Amino acid sequence: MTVTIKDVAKLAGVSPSTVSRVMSNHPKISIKTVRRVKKIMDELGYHPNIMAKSLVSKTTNTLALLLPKPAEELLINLFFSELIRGIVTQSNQENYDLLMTTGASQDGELEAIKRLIRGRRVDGVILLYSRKDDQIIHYLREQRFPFVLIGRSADYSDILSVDNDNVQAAYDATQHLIEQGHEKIGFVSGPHDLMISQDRFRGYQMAMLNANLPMNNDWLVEGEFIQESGYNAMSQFMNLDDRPTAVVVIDDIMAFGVIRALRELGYRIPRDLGLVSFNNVVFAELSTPPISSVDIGIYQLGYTASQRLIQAVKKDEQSTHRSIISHSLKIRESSLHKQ
Amino acid sequence: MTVTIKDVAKLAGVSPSTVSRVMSNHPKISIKTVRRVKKIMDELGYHPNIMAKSLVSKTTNTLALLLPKPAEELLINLFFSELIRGIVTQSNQENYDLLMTTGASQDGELEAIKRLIRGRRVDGVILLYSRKDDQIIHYLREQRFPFVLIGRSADYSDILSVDNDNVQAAYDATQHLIEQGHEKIGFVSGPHDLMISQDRFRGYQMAMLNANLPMNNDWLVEGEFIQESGYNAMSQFMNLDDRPTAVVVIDDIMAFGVIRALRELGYRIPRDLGLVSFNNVVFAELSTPPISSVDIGIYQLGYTASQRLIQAVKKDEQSTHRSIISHSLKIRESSLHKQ
DNA sequence: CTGAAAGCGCTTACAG
DNA sequence: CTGAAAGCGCTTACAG
Repeated sequence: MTVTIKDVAKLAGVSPSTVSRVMSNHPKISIKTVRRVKKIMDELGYHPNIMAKSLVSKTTNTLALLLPKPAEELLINLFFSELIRGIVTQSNQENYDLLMTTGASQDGELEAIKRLIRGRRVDGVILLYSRKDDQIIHYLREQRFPFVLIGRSADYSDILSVDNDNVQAAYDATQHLIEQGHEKIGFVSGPHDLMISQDRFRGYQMAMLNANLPMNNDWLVEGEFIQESGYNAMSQFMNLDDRPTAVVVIDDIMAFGVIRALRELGYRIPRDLGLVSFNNVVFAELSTPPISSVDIGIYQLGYTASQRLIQAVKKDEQSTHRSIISHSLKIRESSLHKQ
Repeated sequence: MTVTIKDVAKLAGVSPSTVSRVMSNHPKISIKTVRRVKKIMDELGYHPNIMAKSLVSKTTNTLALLLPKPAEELLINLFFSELIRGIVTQSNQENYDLLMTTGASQDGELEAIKRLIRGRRVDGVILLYSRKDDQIIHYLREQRFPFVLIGRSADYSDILSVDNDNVQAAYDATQHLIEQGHEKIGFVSGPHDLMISQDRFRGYQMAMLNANLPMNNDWLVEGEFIQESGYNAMSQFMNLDDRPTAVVVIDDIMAFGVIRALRELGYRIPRDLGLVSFNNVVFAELSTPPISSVDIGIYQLGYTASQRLIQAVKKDEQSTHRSIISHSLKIRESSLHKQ
């Protein structure tokens, strides 16, 4: 039923080899046969079997996007939508498809990746972020398999990656609150083993130290990148005797939780608590009050990651290039001086 | 370098056929050889080459998700994030991977699908919505290739699909505004050739007719599912001499645009304009004012679509089942009586 | 400029 | 319960 290379060859009166060469634009095929073969291919509606082609060429024109375990939660976060948007756009431009997988569990992720790689199902892997002592990265390096990390690895500095300067970004955000006259500033963090949490915390620390401001363990909460975590952080903060007057929140979606909690508790932003967060997701601007947020160029992160990875795949090398996407603090009402 | 079925066979002292049978849990292989072979597979870290397997089995364990042309814009909309979330979750549970593609242009979409299908790259296709006279659907039906439509087809009623009762949903939304005392109600629609636009418009119409309320062409705007469209719709509405006192907006993200425009023009919701929209995306509740929105069970739509499609793929049949996911209007401040 | 042959890594009747 | 053989649909040296 399906039309194969043989059918085309037969009708065109050439060998399958020739048809194959026509497809790959082999230079020394006479223009006449090229035309004849192409015509037949059109007439028959021929499309090469991608699996067969992959089997012999050992190339798939497919990139894997690993959605870390809680893919469920993950995709609630607009951050990932925008990231994926950048990735899909660029990879499709280059005629690469994007395969999304998750692992059921933590080591399920590694299993999933192994299956794809050893099964020769994809040419490269995109990692959305890294933990310390990340098994996936260990494996990928060991296999010398092309991959790109969006973020920073704790263990290796010589891997292909696209990241922001998160330390500086957090420094800027904190500094801004300090300039608004705040002295007691809290920090709502993400999962502690993620590099992004650590980097942003470090930036916060540096700004505080630099300004000789006290830090207090009570002003520090750690959560997941979901609204609830921001919400919960506030019940902790606002019950303190000595509570912060402003807070740096590591992710917009958590900031939304913070705002919701505060509203329910009867506090107002920025009057009772100044707020600045990260990612500058579309809704940051639409929120009431509008949220000050560090724009980290999410789309650009995804776009660049895909681009670099495809370059590496094509050259069949493990690049070690590290791209930094610039950030900029968008100042809005949530962080403006309480007056 | 890569370990193949032959390597395993050799070390285990059996034939490749036997190894293959072990993998597929063939019933009549002695438990002893099963154990021996599995042990060797572990030791060697053997993973079957998925391409080779696909080539002979003509099955890929992969589903294609077609992102319609403006994939760029699409993924800004939380609707799609949640949909994809449902799809990824369910398909991964069933050990299916998800392949995302876009077409560069309109017929680029069809080309992309043809390439995947004739290239035998995927087992089934998920369509995110349909236009009238949809080329992709025509093609898929003609090829008798398994696919599921999230939405409704104008041309065929006998295709596997998962949808809401959008007519009823829009009826409910409009009726709610009527009960709040509104008589002049506008409608902000999506692209006219999408079934979802037509269905929701029809529900709106029915409710208006039913209540003997006048409809006015000026109260009708059509846009894309992006914020700007909602924004622009308002410059049109609010400049009318005879303008609506309430509006049904077809998509939350457009509703955010409406709100932003109104705020800039100095109007207040719901005092100056009552508002109800659709999808009940997380931010609808967080908006100021909170938006009344019809919850259409987005996650469930995606989850069910994937489930039905995989069932159809496994039975190798083109199912004609049509699932309806129920909706419910979440009433919030944006639509409450102006008093 | 083109063809015949071997091979990519699997699976599956067929035979025993 | 297991093996030998043919084949899935391509590509690519090798030869001419």
